[in-house]
Amino acid sequence: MATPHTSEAEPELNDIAPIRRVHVLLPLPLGTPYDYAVQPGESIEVGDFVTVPLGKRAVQGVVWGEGPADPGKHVADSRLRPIAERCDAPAMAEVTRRFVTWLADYTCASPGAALRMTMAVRAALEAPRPRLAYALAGPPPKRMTGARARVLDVLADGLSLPAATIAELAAVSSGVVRGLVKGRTLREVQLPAEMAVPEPDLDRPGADLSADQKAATEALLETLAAGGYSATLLDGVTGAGKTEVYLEAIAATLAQGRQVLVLVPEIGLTAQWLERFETRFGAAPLAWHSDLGTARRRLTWRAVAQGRVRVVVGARSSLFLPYTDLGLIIVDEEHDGAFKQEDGVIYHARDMAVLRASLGEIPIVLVSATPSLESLVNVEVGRYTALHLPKRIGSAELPAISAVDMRNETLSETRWISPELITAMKDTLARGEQVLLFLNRRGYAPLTLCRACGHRLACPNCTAWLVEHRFHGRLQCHHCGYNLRRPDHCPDCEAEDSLVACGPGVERLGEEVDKIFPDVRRMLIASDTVRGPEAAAEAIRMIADGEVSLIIGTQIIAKGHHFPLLTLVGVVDADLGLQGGDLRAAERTYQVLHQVAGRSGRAQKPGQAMLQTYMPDHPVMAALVSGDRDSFMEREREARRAQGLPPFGRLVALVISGRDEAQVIEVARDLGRAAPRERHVETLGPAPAPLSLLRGRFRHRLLLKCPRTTNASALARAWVDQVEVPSQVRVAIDVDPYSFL
DNA sequence: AGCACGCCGACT
DNA sequence: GTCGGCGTGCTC
Repeated sequence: MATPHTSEAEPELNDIAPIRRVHVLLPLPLGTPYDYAVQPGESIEVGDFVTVPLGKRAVQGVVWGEGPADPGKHVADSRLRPIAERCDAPAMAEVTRRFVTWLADYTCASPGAALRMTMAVRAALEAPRPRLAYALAGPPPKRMTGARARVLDVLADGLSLPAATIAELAAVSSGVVRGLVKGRTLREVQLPAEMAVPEPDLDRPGADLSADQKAATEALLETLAAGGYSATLLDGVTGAGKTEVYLEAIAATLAQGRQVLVLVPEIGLTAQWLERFETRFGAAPLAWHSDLGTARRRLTWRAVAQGRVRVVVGARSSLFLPYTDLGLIIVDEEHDGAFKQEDGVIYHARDMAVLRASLGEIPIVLVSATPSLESLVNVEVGRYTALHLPKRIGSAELPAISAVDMRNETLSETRWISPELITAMKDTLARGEQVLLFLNRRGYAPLTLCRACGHRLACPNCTAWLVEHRFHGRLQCHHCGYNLRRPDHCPDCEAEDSLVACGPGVERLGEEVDKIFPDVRRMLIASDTVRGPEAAAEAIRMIADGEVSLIIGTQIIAKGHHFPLLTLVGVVDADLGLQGGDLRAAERTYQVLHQVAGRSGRAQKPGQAMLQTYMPDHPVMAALVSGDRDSFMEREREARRAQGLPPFGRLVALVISGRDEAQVIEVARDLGRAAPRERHVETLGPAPAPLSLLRGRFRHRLLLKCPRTTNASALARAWVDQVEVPSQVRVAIDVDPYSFL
């Protein structure tokens, strides 16, 4: 009975009655659940969150099943330790548990790593402490002072506030508050410990819908009414009012009393979306993303687990919240690459959302103006149903897109805006309308080199150049965060003042714009110039209200905003995304450029977009100019089909990384030799990854290509399991790789 | 993931 | 002679 870990605090197990054994999945990369004993009389059910002893510590996990986890490797009763306690949280729903298992299996992650994503906050499993507040109660104090009067004033409208807040608002010390409590002027009030969640008002009328919107809404509601799993692609041009259509689907689901999840690629710039939602339902949905504070995170998680939250809008991690009764998933901008999680458990949130919907037997709606090839093919083969919104609402027209052939331009070395675009900008500004210059490159210049010796300033930890951020006076690596003060002499040849900035970033474009349009109010928007959701919301508001005339921005400005005054979008380097031989380079470039062009002319005024390109004949540019998306995607589809690439075949990437390159290469070679030799299965590599050094780790890659019907995850797992991998080397399995870095 | 054990360099 | 670096291994 006495195991080395059994402390005296742990009650003795009953030796006479048979021990009830359950297995508990812990949020650790353990591979299998661990067995624990249930103390007699304790009520523990499968799905319960529990605290269990593990080594010297207490860990929270989920009861995963009755009996031993692995009958093959039976852990003796004498080694079992008892479950310490059941946590104060509702049990994890059966569908969520199946989802975790499935996710781990699909992504080749350990079940514990998958579980960890559903338990984002440790403190969430503890009952929240009741918070104390004070409200005005009885008689005024016997002796009135200025400080006391200010306190009474703060609480005059009957509010209950925490003591610290009262003291702050009344500008008094906490002693004054305490004195008033003692004198019975203030009374103690228990504030609810759990978060108050605003209830959506279902009686509000929906928006007035266009005929197209009505037709799409009716079709969608019919699908929802049929019940069960369904996948719908809501495919409509920017400005066609896709949101209003799916808001009605949300209303219908809420009317059934079920929860709704709206997945968005990035939460930072959803301010306008939240407003629309609030207008429709009179209450904001709950937002979930990685930079919520711990307290809010904890309360939100609990409110979802308790079933009190009706609608969550969130980034990819919101897929793993402990919903009690999820009834609908919306994936907005479903084509967006930001849905792919690239580290830890590697998954694509859109694909996992489809899986979650099918496990839960609920509908999912994928929404985009430029659907991914995967989704289009899924429509074609009948796995998804498509709903189309081909026209913009009201009088708004799609912007006229034209290409500016940069091969004919002779711009000086520090100029990137063509005369043609400048003329269009002048005309637009003269009409009192707004211009957006799009360049998907942060900072001042992507490369700094020495005029004297040709040395290029590179990151010591990554295969990447250092990007100059002139505003901060620093050179920065965008991969690992390494940065240094901009040196005044070449670090290689010591030459003074020889460093030159090469190429443009948004900062440098700002400089150029200031020379051409010195009197125009302009704004720079990049992920490093707007810090946090509030700043982003404020920037968006300033643009929407016309407080600036010219916006220079990276990708973050391209997404889902409505700027009524914006009528010209200039894409400074439309070719930027096409370099690098990525499988989806053309598709993604098309999507980004289409999306950014779509910011233009969304109100009454007609919009235009100009693409500066050295490849005006490239299929991407041709498709954008002609507006013929379908032929372009058709072409992409045929190319992928011919090569057996996704979505017609499947890929799994193995990324071998470590600090010792020789060791990495050896493991990569071993894996190459152990590659599966089945028919129809092809492996490529090993080869250095495109970013062959990242955060100080060398990276080599292997790629597995197999038919769509093959269980690629199982194949990859079996492959990696054959090879002995030293602990300093990591083999990451990326099922359905997205970017090829 | 933590936390301990274990084996080699700079300190009181 | 010890304190402490983080490499390796285990936790029901």
